[in-house]
Amino acid sequence: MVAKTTDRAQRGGHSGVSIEDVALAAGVSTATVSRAVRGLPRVSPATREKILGIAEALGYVASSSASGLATGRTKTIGVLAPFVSRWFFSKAIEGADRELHARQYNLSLFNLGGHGSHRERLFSKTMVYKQIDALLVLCMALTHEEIEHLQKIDIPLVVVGGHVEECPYIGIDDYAAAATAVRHLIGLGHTEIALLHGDDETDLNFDVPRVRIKAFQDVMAGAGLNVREEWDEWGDFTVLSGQNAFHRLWDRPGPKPTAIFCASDEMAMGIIFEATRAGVQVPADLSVIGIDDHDFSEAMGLTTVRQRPDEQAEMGTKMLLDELDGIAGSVRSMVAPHELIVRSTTAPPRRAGVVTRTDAAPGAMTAGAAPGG
Amino acid sequence: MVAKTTDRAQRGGHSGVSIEDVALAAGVSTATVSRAVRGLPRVSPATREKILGIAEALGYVASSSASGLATGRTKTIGVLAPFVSRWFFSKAIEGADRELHARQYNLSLFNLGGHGSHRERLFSKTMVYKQIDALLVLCMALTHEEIEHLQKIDIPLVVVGGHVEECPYIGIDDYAAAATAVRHLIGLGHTEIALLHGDDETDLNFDVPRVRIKAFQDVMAGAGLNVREEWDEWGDFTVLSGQNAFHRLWDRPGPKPTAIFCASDEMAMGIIFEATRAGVQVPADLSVIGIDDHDFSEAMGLTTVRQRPDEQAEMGTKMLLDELDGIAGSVRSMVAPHELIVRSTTAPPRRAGVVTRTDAAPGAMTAGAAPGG
DNA sequence: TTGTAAGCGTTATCAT
DNA sequence: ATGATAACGCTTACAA
Repeated sequence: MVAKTTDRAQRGGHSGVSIEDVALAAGVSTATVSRAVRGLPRVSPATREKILGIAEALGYVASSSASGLATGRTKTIGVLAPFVSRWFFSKAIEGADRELHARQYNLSLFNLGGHGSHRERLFSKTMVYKQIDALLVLCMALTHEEIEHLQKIDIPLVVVGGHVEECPYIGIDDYAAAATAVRHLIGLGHTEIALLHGDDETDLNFDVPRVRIKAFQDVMAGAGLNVREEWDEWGDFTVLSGQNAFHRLWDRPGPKPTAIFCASDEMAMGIIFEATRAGVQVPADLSVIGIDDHDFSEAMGLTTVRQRPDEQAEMGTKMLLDELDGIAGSVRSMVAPHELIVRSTTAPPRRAGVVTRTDAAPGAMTAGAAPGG
Repeated sequence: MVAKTTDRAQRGGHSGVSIEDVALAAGVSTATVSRAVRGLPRVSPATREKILGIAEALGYVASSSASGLATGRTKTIGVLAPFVSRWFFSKAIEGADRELHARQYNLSLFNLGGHGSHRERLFSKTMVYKQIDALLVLCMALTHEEIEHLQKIDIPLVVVGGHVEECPYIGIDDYAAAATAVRHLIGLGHTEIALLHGDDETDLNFDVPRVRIKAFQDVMAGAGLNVREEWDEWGDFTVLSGQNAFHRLWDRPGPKPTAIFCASDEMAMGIIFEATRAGVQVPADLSVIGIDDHDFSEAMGLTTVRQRPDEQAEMGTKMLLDELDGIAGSVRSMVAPHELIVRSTTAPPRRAGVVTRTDAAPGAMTAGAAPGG
C-alpha cells in the first residue's frame, strides 16, 4: 500500500484517485467500494453513504480502461458515418447521442469519408474492434470486404438509412416515399416531370438512390406518363449538384419539364436557387419537390417528404443498447415513417399555351431570394 | 496457459484473440509481440515479420482497455459541443476528426445540448474523466462551475470558437470580422443599418455575440452613423430566428433600414427568405451580410465574412495531440483568419426619393425563391 | 454485509 | 534481441 504510491510515481504517475484510495480512506475493501459506487445491492446503507461521501470528496471516478478490461465492455458504441456535416448524418448523430447519453454510454465517432472509389479510406476492424460494444452504421455504402469485416466483429450492429445486406436496418421505405412525392406531382396535373436522382457512379453497395429511381419510373409508368431520357439528371445529394443539374437541364435545347422530383431536399434547393436566378419561377414555371425535410426546407417553403434521421438513429441505438442489456432479439429491421409535407414549391402546371417566362401565376411572389448571380 | 482458456470460458468468454494467443502461436513472449505489433525497435526483422503474419492471420487487435490501463492513455480525445447538427459544430467536428484519424486517435463526442438555463445539462468530470487524453471544447457557453470542473481534470484542453476564461483559445477575431462586415455596408453607402445579433439572454460565459455587437456599435459610431434602438434585433443563430427578426423589424411602423448586418449566415438567410416573401428585394431594397460562409451561402449569393471552423478545430486538435506527444507548449491561443466574401446580397442603397416597393434595381432578379408563403 | 483474491490484456522494467 | 514478471485499476466469484 505504501509501495503503491511509490510504484505509481516510478511509472510516470498516472494521475487520479483510484478505487483503492477510496477504500483506504473509508476503511473498507475495494470490492465494497466497487459495489457502493455502482449502486449494487449488498452494501449497508451506512457504509454506502460513507463511501459515496468519501468518493465525492476525493473526486473519485472509475477508470474506464480498468473497468472495461475487467468487464469486457467499454460502455461505448461506435457510430460509423461517411460525413458528419451533412443534414442526414448530423441529425442521426444527434439522435444516437440522445439515447446514448440517457443511458450513460459514450459515443465514438468514426468518419470514413464519403463513399466513392477515389476517396482514401482505411476501414478495418482495427478501427473499431475491441473499443466499442456495438456499432451504428449510418447510411454507408460499404464494400463487400468491409461488410465482411463488420460481420466478423461479433457485436450488435444496426444500419440506419440504407440497406446493407444481411444487416438489420432502420429507415424509411424509400420506394414508398419517392412514390408519394411523384404521385403528388402527378396529382397536381403534371405530366412533364424530370428526375434528379442521387446516384453515385460507383459499384458500392448503396441502394437508396436506385430504389428512389425505380419508384419514379414505376409511378410514371403506372400513370401512363412518359419518362424522358434527357430529363433524367443526377447529383450527389448536395446543393451544388442540384445547381449544376438545373443548368444541364435548362441549357439544353428542347422542351422543359413543368416539375422535378429531387431525391433530396438539398438538391431541390440547388434547383430552386438556380431556377430563380435564371428567371424560372417556382412553382409557377416549375414545381419542385424533395425528400428529407431539411432544416431549411420550411423556411424556403419547399414541398417535401419528411423523414426523421434523428429518430431513426435513436431507435437503432435503443435496440443496440437493449441487446447489450441482455434483451436478446432487440435488434431487428424496422421501417421508419415518412410524411408528405406540402408547402409552396409545388402547384399545378401552367396551362398549355400560356407563355412560360413572362407573368407570374396568381399569388406567386416576384421578389428574388437569389439576387443577381 | 491451458487454464487460461478455461478461465475465459468460465467468466463468460470475452471474445477475441489476445496477445498471448499470438505469442503462443509464434513461439515468443507477449513482450515481443507487443513490441512487434507496435513497430517498436528491439525486434529482429525475422521475428517481427513472423509475428505480424500470425497476428494478421489470427485477426489480432490489441484491447484498448488493456493498453489504456497499462499506459494510462486512452488514445481518444473528447469533443464537447452544444449542438452537432449546426453548421459551425458539424464542420468543427469534421475538422477535428481529420487530424485525429490521421494520428490514430479516436473521437469521443459529448453533446451537451444548447446553452441556456432551461436545458437539462449534466456536465461533470464523470463524463469525461479518465476516458480521454485531451479535450476539445467547441464554442460552449460554460458555467463557472463547469469551467472549474474542466480545469480540475488535468489534461490538455483547448477551446475553439469562443473564449473561455483562462483557457487557450482558437477562433477568428470576432471584433475584426464583425467590423469588416459593417464597414463593407458603410463603404457601399449605407447609413441606415440594422443589427441582428445573436445574444442569448442567459448569464453564461459566451462572449461571441457581445463582441460582434460592440464592433457594430464602434464602427457605426466611428463613421458618425446613428444606431437606432429599434433596429437592434436578436436571434439565436438559426434561420428561424432570422425570419422572426425580419418580421419584428418590418411589421413595426416607421422607417426601414437599407442594410442589415447579421451575426451569422443562417440568420441572414432567414432575413432573406422573409424579405423575399414580403416583396422586399435583396439587395435592391435591403442589403444583407452575414458571418460564417455557410455551405448554402454561395448558392444563395450571400455576402459574408468567411471563417473555417473545420480548420480551427483541426488546428486545435493538432495542438492537443502534439502536447500529448510530449511537445510541451504546443497548446496555445491562436487567432484564425477571416475573409470578406462579397456576393450579391449587398449593393449600394437605392437613392433617396426612389419609391421602395415597385421596380427592381438594374440587373436585379425578379423571380422568387421563396414561393408564396 | 463485507473481504479476499484471481483474473482482465497490455505495457514496461530489468535481466539475460 | 528476447523473456519474465510486476504493475495498471477494476470486477466478481467465493469465502467468511
